[in-house]
Amino acid sequence: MLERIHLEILTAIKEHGTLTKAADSLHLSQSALSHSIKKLEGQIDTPIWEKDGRNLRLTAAGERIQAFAARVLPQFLHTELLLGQIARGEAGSLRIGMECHPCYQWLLRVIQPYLEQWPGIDIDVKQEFQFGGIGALLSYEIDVLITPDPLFKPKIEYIPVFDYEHRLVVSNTHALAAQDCVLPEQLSEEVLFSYPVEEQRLDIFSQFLSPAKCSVKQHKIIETTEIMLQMVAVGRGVCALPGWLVDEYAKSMPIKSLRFGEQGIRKQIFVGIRKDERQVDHLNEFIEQAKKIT
Amino acid sequence: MLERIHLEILTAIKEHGTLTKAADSLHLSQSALSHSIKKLEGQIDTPIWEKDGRNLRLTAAGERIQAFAARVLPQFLHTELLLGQIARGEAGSLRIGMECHPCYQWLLRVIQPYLEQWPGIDIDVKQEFQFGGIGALLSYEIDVLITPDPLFKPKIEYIPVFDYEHRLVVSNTHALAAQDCVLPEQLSEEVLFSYPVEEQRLDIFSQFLSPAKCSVKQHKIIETTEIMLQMVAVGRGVCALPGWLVDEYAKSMPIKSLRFGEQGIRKQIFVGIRKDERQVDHLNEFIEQAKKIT
DNA sequence: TTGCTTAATGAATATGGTTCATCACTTAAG
DNA sequence: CTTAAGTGATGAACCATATTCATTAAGCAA
Repeated sequence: MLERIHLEILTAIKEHGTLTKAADSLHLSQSALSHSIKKLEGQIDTPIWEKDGRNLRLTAAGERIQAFAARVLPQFLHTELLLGQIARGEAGSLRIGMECHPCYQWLLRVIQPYLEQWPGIDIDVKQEFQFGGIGALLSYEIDVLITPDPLFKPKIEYIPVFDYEHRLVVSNTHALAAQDCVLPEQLSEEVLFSYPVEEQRLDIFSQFLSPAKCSVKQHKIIETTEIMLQMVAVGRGVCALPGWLVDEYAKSMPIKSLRFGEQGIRKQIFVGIRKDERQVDHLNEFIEQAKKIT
Repeated sequence: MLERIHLEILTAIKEHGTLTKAADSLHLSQSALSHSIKKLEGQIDTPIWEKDGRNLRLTAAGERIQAFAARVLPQFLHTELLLGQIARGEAGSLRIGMECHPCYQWLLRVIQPYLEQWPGIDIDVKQEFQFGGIGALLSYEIDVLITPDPLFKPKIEYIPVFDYEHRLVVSNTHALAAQDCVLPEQLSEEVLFSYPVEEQRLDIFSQFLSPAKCSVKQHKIIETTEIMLQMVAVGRGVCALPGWLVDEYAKSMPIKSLRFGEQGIRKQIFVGIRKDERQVDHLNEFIEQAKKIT
């Protein structure tokens, strides 16, 4: 079988000219190399080189192996380099799972400095999970989970990274815009826009409308934040989003946000990781970075 | 040092699932594989897999090696095959990949004289690729790729070998048969037959119907040219094929071809080869032969 | 020639790959 | 809960073989 050592020998010969020097460069004896190739020649049933006076002259087979070695050996070196980086925690991949639609904007702000700090690490963001975010985390589909629902599991640890208030968004010209907070019954004639998520997972339903046995006139699904806010801005309906996100958009759009009820809905975002990876450097650094961004 | 055996082990695990089965497939003991990897882990100073219940779960390093193996091992096999051919005094083999269904007829005309000229060379034609034709070329699954889409890659070189016009085929008795060319809207009530390829890769859609925001009444899939043309001949629908191919069949079938729109759809067929094999004699000769046949 | 160089070869050696037997653990079935 | 079957890890013993050593044969330059 063609082994790495054969490739090494052929390249060393190309580089140093003679078998003896090649042997020195590989910290082996000339005899070792000779035997090594002899054995391979027996296996492939064709000579690899011939003695031409004092020098070696490669046969067609030898040329082929040499060309192959030139192409493949650098890849071995590259892979080994990469493995070294992984060993030192400098490389790897971070697969982020998101269970929080509006957090995407926030995540982008976390990722940006992180990528600069860890140039060797590839980031991948996934948003759809067959068995839920926690399932994805436990089945090693993702490495960190960003979620507002820290569902307890023995093998998972959650770290709170930031909290915010969930607020109702209305157009500046909307009847409610004058108020400071909104009551459940005041939404009964409104059109509500939301991301495509089951109603029971939307806080506006589970924590505000449903407890008061209220609902909205209509519930429409929109995938992207921008479109959703544009619809709200022109008075086509209302939506519920994190306060900080609304503040951001309110700079350039005629929109305003209201507290939900007297208390407001306070939310916390958690980063979930597998407990046995609590020590991994580039994971910890991600969490630290996440805590910094507000 | 990363050795071939490690690559073999990782691929065997990917293929067979467990270490024990992987060991069987390599004709080694489970223990041998375990020790082998243990040693490598010591060298690269990072674990390659972890026991997760009854199964193995690869670490980042393990994934890396597995990916590397998938890329490199086929090249080892290819080189060994080549060495075997050299040993037997054969020039080699030519594995042709086809990404152009109707070109098959043309290819047969290229191959025929080529086989006479190079009696030692075996030809194999493949038409299905897991990672696309270019992937097959880069992974040494094939040696030349015949394609209408010369997708640029630094390690691949494309040589145009012939061009032709893509034409609409209809029965002689079809209403359109009197015309010289066809307009997009004239197809809206037609049944279209095509090879099993995604619509966006069919020129009749991407270059003719879609730009005009038109479509056909129905799109049916047929695998073979002969059946497709027979269906067209009896007036069951239309299809799109190279002009020269239609001319061939038109001798014995009641069919006729029309230009697409005023301009027609002009196509070019390329032969792609790996750049580092630009010098290989029997590859060059194939390209020369391909250029000759029209 | 002679001396220096090259690679090949056979035997001895030493490395290290492989197996065997066993353990620890998980999972599924009884 | 207990049992049985299946998983990979581990350490010692073994054995294959890669490597070295010593030598030979041959090319090349004085």
